[in-house]
Amino acid sequence: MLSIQLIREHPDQVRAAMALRHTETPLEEILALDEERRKLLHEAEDLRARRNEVSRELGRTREANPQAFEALRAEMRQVGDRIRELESAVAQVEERLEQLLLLLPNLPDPSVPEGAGEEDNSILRTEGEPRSFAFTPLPHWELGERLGIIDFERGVKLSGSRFYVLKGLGARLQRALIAWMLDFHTARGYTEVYPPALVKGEVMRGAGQLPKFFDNLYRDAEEDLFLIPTAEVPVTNLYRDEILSPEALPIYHVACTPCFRREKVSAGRDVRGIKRVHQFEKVEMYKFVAPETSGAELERMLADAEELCRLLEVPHRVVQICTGDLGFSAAKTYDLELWAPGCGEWLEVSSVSNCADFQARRANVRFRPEPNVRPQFPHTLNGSGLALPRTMIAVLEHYQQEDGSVRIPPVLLPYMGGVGVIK
RNA sequence: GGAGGGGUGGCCGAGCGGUUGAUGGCGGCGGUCUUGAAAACCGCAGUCCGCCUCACGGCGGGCCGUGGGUUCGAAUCCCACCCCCUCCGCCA
Repeated sequence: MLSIQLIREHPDQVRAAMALRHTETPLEEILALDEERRKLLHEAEDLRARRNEVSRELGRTREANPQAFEALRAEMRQVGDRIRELESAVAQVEERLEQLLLLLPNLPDPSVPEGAGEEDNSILRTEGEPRSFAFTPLPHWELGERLGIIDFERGVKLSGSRFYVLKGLGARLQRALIAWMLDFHTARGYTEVYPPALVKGEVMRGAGQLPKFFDNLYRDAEEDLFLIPTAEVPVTNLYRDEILSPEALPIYHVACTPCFRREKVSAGRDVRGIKRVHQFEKVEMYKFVAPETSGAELERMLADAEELCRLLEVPHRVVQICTGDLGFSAAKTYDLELWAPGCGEWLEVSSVSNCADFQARRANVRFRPEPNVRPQFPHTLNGSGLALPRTMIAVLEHYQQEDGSVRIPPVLLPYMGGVGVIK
């Protein structure tokens, strides 16, 4: 959420930022509602001040002067009615204002290149040579099926399309990847957390999923809980409504959770394999940091994610997301892609973003920079480190051998219980 | 699921419907004292919104689990909901 003060004081700046995102925003209505709200509030508060004053007086003169008491009481009854009217008017205006504010995306960071959409993203660097094959590399859905480690049919039998079952060394490989990545991040200072995968609506709102992306979320209507689409959602809200002490920041967390996505908008796309599924595991990094450090923290988080790609020894590249392709909550984002030779594409395995104070404001997470000063919003950052199915795809396809077997990346060997090859 | 108890400021804990943002204690911060520390003493300290000020700050309003209601006035009375604790039952 953007600060209403910012919108009020620098509407042109906000308008320009939204234009960079190619987003239509009802700024005029927001400004008008803000004006209206303050006008109504002013009147209501004046009346309340008057009522407070008189009520105190009444307590004292009730018995001393009955006539005066009755007259004032009658007047105050009317004042009370008027206050109630104003209060309900304020509530209405605020509700509408909040609705609009919650739909405004974050402001792009000034360092983000301009662009209309995905086609204007730029590749910052590519590391590692795509492996050359003496045979035609197979896509992971064929490898997985032949090796008996991914069972698509039974996944569909259980839950429908875009569901799958990992079996034997397939399940083991995923578990090895998760354990290795969690160990890696915790060794680099991230504290592991295991949050709920079902959260309240207000938690979704705090992370920016609601109200805009309602359609992409699974929901338990009876309990009014939502299944998380990423660990970013609960972790953003861990310190919801709290004021963190001066020495608390920076906070680094890492969490592995299941992620649930309805993929309504991508219906029909990537239906083969496990590239785009309704349920998957993801290891997620998350930071709460002092505002002035978030730029550098973003680069470090990207480095953390990138190091995983290097250690896996699979070619990767870093994509700079342009203003028109930024996610709703993000001010600046890098994507990380692994090369999958079987399906012949770069797969987004990580998205690393600085959300500035956008999520902190929505979730009302604050910190006190030093004792006895006004609390302020920290900046939050999130980044996958990494998403499991796509990392599995890249590993399986990159490490495949002519006989259809798959080597285990060296870095994972300690996690595979002595298995070096899946065959 | 049933029965009972409870939710007040960072923590503990008071609060006849009317100067109570809220007694007291602990913790925190600043000071006095001390070579230093402790102890003792003095003082300061919540948060949100709005307005005024370049700013330091000032003024007004809201906030005693949440939301309604009664009243001139509610932390205090009424209703609903949420959460926590204890016991019983049930399932692991």
